[in-house]
Amino acid sequence: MLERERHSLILKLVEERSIVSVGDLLDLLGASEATIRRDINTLAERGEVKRIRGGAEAVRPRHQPHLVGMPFSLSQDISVPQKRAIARAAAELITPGESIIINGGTTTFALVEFLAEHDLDILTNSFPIAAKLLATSRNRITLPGGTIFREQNIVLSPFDNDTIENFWGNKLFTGCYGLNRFGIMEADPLIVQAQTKLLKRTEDVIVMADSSKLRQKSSMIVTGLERISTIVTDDGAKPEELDVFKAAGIKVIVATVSEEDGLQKLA
Amino acid sequence: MLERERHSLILKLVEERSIVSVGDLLDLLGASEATIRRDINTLAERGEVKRIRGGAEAVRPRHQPHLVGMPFSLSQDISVPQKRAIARAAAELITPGESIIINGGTTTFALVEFLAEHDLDILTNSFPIAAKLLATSRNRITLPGGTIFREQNIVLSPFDNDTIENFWGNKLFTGCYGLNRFGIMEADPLIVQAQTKLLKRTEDVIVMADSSKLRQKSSMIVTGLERISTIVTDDGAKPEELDVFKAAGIKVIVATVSEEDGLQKLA
DNA sequence: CACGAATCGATCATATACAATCAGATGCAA
DNA sequence: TTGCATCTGATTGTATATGATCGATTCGTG
Repeated sequence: MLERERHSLILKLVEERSIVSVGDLLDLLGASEATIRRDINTLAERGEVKRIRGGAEAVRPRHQPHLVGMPFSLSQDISVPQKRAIARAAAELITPGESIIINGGTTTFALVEFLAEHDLDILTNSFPIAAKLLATSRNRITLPGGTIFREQNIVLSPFDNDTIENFWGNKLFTGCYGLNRFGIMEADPLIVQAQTKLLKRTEDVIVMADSSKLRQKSSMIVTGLERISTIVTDDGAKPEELDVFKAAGIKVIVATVSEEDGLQKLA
Repeated sequence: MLERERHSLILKLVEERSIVSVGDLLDLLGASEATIRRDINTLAERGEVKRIRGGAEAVRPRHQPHLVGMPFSLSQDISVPQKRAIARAAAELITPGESIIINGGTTTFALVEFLAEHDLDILTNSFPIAAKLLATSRNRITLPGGTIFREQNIVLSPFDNDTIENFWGNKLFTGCYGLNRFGIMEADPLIVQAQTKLLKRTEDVIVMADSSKLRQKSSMIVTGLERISTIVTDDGAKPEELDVFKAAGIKVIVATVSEEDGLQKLA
């Protein structure tokens, strides 16, 4: 691997995770410790990363405008391994050539990584998901029309006259704020509105919810359990927590979080 | 294998992978190391690739860290100073709080830079323009629904039922393939279609066309001169070339290309 | 404060990439 | 064909990058 490649990969990782350890890079780059240190130091001299003991850190100030493409600045970093495991399992539900809908959110964002090789028709209301799909895959991407809401990073039309009405997806992949016996719960009315629109445009609803979501309650019910066909969660879920869903006839998939999920995938 | 073949193959590979090592090329070209180095150096002298230790790299920055999908791969780099000067002048036509439409294209993309401080309602069919606006400004951004066409980087709905119908812009900013006494000309049917839709949603049409466009002809007329209210071009345009537009009652603005326009703006 | 563990920078031998050079191969024109 | 120009591949010496080692420093913990 060329020096330049290592440098860009390090920058990419630092950008995604805002911090990387020398140890992580050791595995990911396949270079020696000395070389990695040298790389980090070089990048630090150039001001592209900040050198910290044991690794490198993003240099970007906290208040930088929202990053397009990877912009869930806050929640992006929580439960990453769980989310990746769930995303991997969820991606296996997809059959080639199919038409799917992806609702915006950090969990569904993780799905994109596993869609690189697919040949799908994808509708998503998430700007970052569309951006990443555009950059990393050859899938056909459709956006509903509307205003981009910055906080949620979704495109939502205030009008009835919505392109979304012309789309039909075999499956809808969605995250949630909370998931329990009442169904899918959300905390933001805008997200409820967006999700409700998507629910009308598909048959199978696949909810991607890491185990923490099963203990999370909120004030708004998007839809009841009867509308859900599959739930993908991680092995942090207690079996008894899942019974209520199984009893409702929902297929429950428990993804095993592997070592590797903690590390970002290489180019 | 001929020198020319090697060169184009190298360029293709660099384009695809954004970086190639001499070793890779060794296998792929079946030429000797010395020849490959010479090839790379030749291409580097011509500015078509960047020479790096161990291989070659794409001239265009390897990955725009925050902006996904900004890939006007070819035309992005031509007439940059002219485009910036035009964009600066065009931005001055905008009044605060206004509602505008920006058609996709490299010239209009340059406009975004000058919109950072504005507070506008912006509709654009260009994914990269939306992405950059999202990242660098606080304007309200609306997208028409539809499929993202990768080559043109625009969102276009194949349906009548289009969110775009709910938008009205005071001004439409558009580039063009060619501009002459027949009006706005384009070379790509998809772009004609997109542009036609936008033309219906505004009153003032502002065409941003660097002077080379005034000598460019093509096969498809998007609209005649009567629909154009303002043309912004650069000082490379000959005065007599502009007479036909002035005679049609169009306001013609000639932007002066300054030193500074040649330099990319720093982050 | 003291201890071990992790991380660091420096050093050095090795590996790799480089430009320069030259001889042979190839293409083209007379 | 000969002669000329150009391209190509091998070789060489040099510059640079890499990885292993080692002592010094820092960190976390008791």
